[in-house]
Amino acid sequence: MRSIAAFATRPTAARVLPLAAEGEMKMPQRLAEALFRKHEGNVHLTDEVRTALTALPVVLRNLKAGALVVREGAKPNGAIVIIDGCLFRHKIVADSKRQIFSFQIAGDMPDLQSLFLKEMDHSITALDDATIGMISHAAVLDLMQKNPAAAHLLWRDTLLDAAIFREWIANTGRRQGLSRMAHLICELVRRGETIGLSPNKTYQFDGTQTHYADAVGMSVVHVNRALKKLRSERLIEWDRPTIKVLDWAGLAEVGDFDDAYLEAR
Amino acid sequence: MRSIAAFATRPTAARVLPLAAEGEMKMPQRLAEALFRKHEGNVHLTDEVRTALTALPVVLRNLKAGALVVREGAKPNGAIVIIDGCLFRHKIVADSKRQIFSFQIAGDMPDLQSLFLKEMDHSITALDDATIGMISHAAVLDLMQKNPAAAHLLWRDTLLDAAIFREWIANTGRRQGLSRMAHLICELVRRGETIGLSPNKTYQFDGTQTHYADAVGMSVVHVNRALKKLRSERLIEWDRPTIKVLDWAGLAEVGDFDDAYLEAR
DNA sequence: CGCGTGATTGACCTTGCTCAAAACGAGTGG
DNA sequence: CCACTCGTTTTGAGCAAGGTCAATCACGCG
Repeated sequence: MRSIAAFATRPTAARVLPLAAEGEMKMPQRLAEALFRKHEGNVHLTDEVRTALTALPVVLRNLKAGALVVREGAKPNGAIVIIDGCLFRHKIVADSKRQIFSFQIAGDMPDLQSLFLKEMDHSITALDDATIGMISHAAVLDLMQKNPAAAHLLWRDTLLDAAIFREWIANTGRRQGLSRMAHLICELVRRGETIGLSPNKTYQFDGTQTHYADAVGMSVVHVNRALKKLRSERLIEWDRPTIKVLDWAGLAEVGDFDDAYLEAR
Repeated sequence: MRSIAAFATRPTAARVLPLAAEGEMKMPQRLAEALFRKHEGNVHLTDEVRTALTALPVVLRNLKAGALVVREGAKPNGAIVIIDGCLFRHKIVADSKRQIFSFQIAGDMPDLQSLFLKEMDHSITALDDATIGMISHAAVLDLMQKNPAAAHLLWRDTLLDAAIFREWIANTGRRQGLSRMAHLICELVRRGETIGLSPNKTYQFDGTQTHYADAVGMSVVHVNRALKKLRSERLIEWDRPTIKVLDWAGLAEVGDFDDAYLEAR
């Protein structure tokens, strides 16, 4: 499905896992780790819960950058778990403009809401070459029935998503361009750190400036100038696909960033 | 707690329920109805689920307009159910600007996320004189354990919230001022209709233009001009606290409104 | 070397913000 | 009934953030 050529095109974000064979298997240990890390600072995760989640049957699928995974209006009968790489949720608004709602990384389940909402209100696309696991709704429902604590963890995951959505409303609604960009970068770094990526306030983001623009509700041109400013003030370094935060406190200040909403310990 | 004077101040939105005595009781039938209506088009609600939810013990509380109900940073040990009136979620961003994240009406549970997220990332305030029920987390957890279908309904409720948050991101991120206002009005009408309020595309909204402004991320002045335009084009009529949509199709067109995300039937 | 994607810049223009002043009820004290 | 206050809506004028358009640059590839 994915050719070697796809890798050669441009240096892409470093993969955490080696490219796995597609097909059915149990939840990869490493993936479950990402999900656990996101929550374990706040929820006590028993071995039983960990085991139950890790035992979920998933069908692996490798995605090429730009692949549309779920389309707005679709009625999925399963949910996605991201194993490696980055996907984003988005939809076309008004005058054919695109709005991105979130960037999702390893351990995230970007369409878990499809478990109870029949129709997708947005699409999901791979930002870079990625690997996902597909879990049938039936398997999730079965797990939830047998293990309420696991259900609570999944529910909590969707609640964290919602908290992030709220923060994004505030970001686009009440912050200036420079601030919006700084805030977004802080969030991506912080979320990466939580699951064990983003060492040294550095993260790999394979999107273009257009992706940033559609996420913060600005034009590409303005994003470009904002990034230029953040670089010139020595707050970040940008060498696609690597973004390194040079001055965390300074960037958080500019971005009005307080990570409380992420409940990351 | 609430004086007659509070009512005399200004014509407030018509109350659905007579002012109830404060104190402990079961979930009022009428309230549960609002919650059920929001979901019954999409979920099969058995009598058992209805009964279980209706049996939840709530402590009634009457609120005066402007009352702060839950503060950002708080760690609630119970959840709110709105019985009558309107509350809104908000927080202060950046340069002391306020962002409103949602308006919540009868049947909504605006801080249900506190069940699994320890700390509130935003505050909740009463928009008008309102009545709420407080349900302890313990009671909710107990219900969920005994009745998984009821748990799913509550989960679904938080997922609908998230869908609305996403739409608001798109609204502030990618729509122009006039369009944002139109979209917000459409949403409020549509949600009101779903639970049996908003007859004839008319709804009671007791907020000021500043509330609208903080919801759509614009200045009050600009909101004022946008409303003026919507009125002059005969799309709406505005006579606080009543808003009447004169031309639904036209308003939806201007607001780029598609109610799919509300899953309202 | 020509091509294609994405980053960068300059010039100009629009939307929407800020500041400030009126205009409007509705309630209050006289 | 009248003057006065308070909160809110409405308007005008000037300004700034950010959008649009159009080149140009950079770089990796065939």
